[in-house]
Amino acid sequence: MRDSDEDLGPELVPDLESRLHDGDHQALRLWLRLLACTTRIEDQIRQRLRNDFGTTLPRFDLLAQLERSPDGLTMRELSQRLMVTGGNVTGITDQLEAEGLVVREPHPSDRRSVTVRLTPAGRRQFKRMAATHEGWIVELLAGWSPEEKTQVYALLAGLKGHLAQLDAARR
Amino acid sequence: MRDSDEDLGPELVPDLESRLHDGDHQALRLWLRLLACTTRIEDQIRQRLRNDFGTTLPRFDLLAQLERSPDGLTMRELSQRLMVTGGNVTGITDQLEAEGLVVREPHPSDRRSVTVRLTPAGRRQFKRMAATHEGWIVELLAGWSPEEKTQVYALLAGLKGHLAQLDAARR
DNA sequence: TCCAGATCGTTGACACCTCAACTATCAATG
DNA sequence: CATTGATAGTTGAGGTGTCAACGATCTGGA
Repeated sequence: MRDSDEDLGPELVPDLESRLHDGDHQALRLWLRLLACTTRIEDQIRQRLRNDFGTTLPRFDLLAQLERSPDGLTMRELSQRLMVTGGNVTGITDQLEAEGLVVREPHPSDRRSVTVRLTPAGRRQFKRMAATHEGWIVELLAGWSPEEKTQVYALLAGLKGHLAQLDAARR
Repeated sequence: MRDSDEDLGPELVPDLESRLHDGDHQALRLWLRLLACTTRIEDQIRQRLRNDFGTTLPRFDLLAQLERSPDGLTMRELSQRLMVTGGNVTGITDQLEAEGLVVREPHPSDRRSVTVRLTPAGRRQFKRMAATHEGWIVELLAGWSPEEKTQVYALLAGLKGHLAQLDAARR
């Protein structure tokens, strides 16, 4: 094997991994490959959400979080769960509210806070997309057998724990 | 185990994975965990590039690609390698050129095309950052042993091949 | 030769995202 | 109570990203 890539099948175009020198180290190679895979999948999802439903990934994600929480979520909870800033959630919520898919309601006990809730139309719209969306994920991850999926899932648990520790230590 | 999460150590806040219902399927769970891990690492890199070097990830990535190619790259090659659109590369190149880190040169044989090349200052600047950057990656991926890294790297090769096939089939 | 179709890079409109600053409110302490 | 410090949400500026439209150029075939 003379190059930085083993056989990856029908690879057409040099992508992020082509950043690598021959002497680069394991962690960097792994990171770039991880990033390339994740980005490719995410781009596919974005494209299909746009083509099939005329919506975007952040909007879909926000609806998905609300669908999980029938009692609604505050802006703060949304920004934590979506792992984005509050300012960002404000903008996306504005749009979804304008489209009639969510509503802002005053928080019962804290006048600073707002509860965001799915409208019936929002719930309908989300349910319509969710099943299709899961089909896409299944298709895109079909490169792994169920056993491999289990394996990766477990390995990622280890990484996730490590990252949370780093995060916690940095305070 | 009564919930969708096994023990992940010091997890503080419900994140993307909290989108899940108990009945959701393997592929979706796996995807959300994969995305959460990648996003967390990427955010760390962005933050540190900003704090330590006053730059951004896309700028760093573009420099990295050029550093790999001493003869320069066309805008098209850059956009393929970075997996972003041409319009995006135009903007980032504009900035790096204004900062004196890259130059646009006329392409020798195709007057439509432009060759982008690292300036000496750009090369210096990149080298200064690259070593530190790799240290961050090593730190962030330290949740995996070398054997686990090898394992994940191989598993990702399978996924990447599958995605390339899907991509190729869709034409 | 010349022309039809492809390709290269740029532009403008718009969505997404972060950060920092700001207002309003809460909560704890004296 | 009154003050102080923290927290909830919004706003505005600026970088990042997409898409669609465009002008310039290349290319292959009538």
